[in-house]
Amino acid sequence: MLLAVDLVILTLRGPSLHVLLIERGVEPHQGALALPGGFLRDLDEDILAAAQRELTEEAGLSEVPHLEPLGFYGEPGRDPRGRVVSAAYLAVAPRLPEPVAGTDAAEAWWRPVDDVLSARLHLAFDHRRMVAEGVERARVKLEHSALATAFCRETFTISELQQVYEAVWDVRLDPRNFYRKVQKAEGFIVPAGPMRRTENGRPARLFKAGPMQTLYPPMARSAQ
Amino acid sequence: MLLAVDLVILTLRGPSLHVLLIERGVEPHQGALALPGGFLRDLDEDILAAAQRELTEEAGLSEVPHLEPLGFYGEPGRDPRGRVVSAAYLAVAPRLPEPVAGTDAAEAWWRPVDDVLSARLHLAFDHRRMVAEGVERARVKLEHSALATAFCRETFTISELQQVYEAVWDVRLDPRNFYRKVQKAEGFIVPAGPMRRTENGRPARLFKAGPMQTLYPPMARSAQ
DNA sequence: TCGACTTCCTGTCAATCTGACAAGAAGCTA
DNA sequence: TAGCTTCTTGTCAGATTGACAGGAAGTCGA
Repeated sequence: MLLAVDLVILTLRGPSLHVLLIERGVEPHQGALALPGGFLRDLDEDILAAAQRELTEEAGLSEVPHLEPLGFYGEPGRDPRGRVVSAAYLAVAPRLPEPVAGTDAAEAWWRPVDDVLSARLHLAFDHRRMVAEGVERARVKLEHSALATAFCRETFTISELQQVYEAVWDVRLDPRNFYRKVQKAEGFIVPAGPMRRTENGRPARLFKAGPMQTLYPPMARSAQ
Repeated sequence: MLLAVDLVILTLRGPSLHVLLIERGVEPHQGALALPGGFLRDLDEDILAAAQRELTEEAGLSEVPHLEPLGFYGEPGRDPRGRVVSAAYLAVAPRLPEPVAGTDAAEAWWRPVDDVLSARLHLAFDHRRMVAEGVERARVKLEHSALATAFCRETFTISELQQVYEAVWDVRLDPRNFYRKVQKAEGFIVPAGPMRRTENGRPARLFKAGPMQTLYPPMARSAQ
């Protein structure tokens, strides 16, 4: 039996959630879009280590602030070489200045998650299901964990953090109420120096991720 | 490479959370306590099907209301026969009238989760970590999903449902406030006929699981 | 220099929700 | 019938939420 590792790597580009896809260079499904991933290099390679290796080789990302197991997928009949089982990992990358390029087998692009979920983009294997479950995991974890900070760079403004929630949940939030909630959740974010960054309007204070991983009170996703 | 399936089966016994453990009949770790599980029967067996087979054969449970993938565990050097990867599943069983017995390789017992987590009971392989992650998953899902009903029989009283939350979260809740919250979460529970069951005090109304899988408003685990 | 515009942030207020508790309802047992 | 148990409906003050006003602090263009 063969064990593969596949990565659902989420990030923000502009106002919307994106996932990293590659064009497969080999059969099966050559030329189709797929998640970055591959077989374990050798029998003794650790699964988590393999995930990190794929992150570097195929996605060109050296270090992401969040990497967690997502599930496993049988994919019977995936490959003529035999039974293949995929271990899927969810990774969250901060906003990147440049599109990911110059990677392993083929090119890698950030693609809107909506295009994948609505089937406007067809993905190889059962990778669309992996994306769906990765996004759902992110949506749930945003409520009661500090996952949102993984989408941001080391320091960030509160409105940048708000964009994360708006993109992942696909809702519009009131900035003023968002301020209050985020600041009240103890240990979620802490001020990062008196510096400020400039953009267009009034400069904003900078924060960084706090020590607390579970949020209390949680960020409630309202009924709407 | 070999693929195994392991099951973290949780249930309520008395007032506390229990997990099903077996005594291993074969090496390695013969005689030690472990989670029920085993290797895939053949190369084409579906992973989920294997989990359900183990549920029947090793745990003597025909049907559980909840079964979901938990994670995968590399366990390098687990077995002399080669590299083994375990796919762990979380299962939730309703209260059972009798202790599980007469199962596969050896005997199966319900053991208090606390004894496992506090290391009073030693488990083979990295099964203690699987239990810990299964319990943590259950704790989180209780907040915003209808998982709690999976711990109950088909019909149940509100106070039985409360016992689930108290056991899994290890907190004490006010029954009157619990009534209010549970009834307000739309689609969580629905009345199951005008029947009542008798116990000790005033008879209670019976409910069954409602159609809604995600709770709004969620059952907030307070700070305490 | 002076608006006009942008975004950031503090504050207010009514509606709702929460936690703590009182008290009645409906069974059992003695 | 009294006393016990558990279930269920209410009440009430304090906390939280959602909607919104308005000032603060920058940039840009004339």
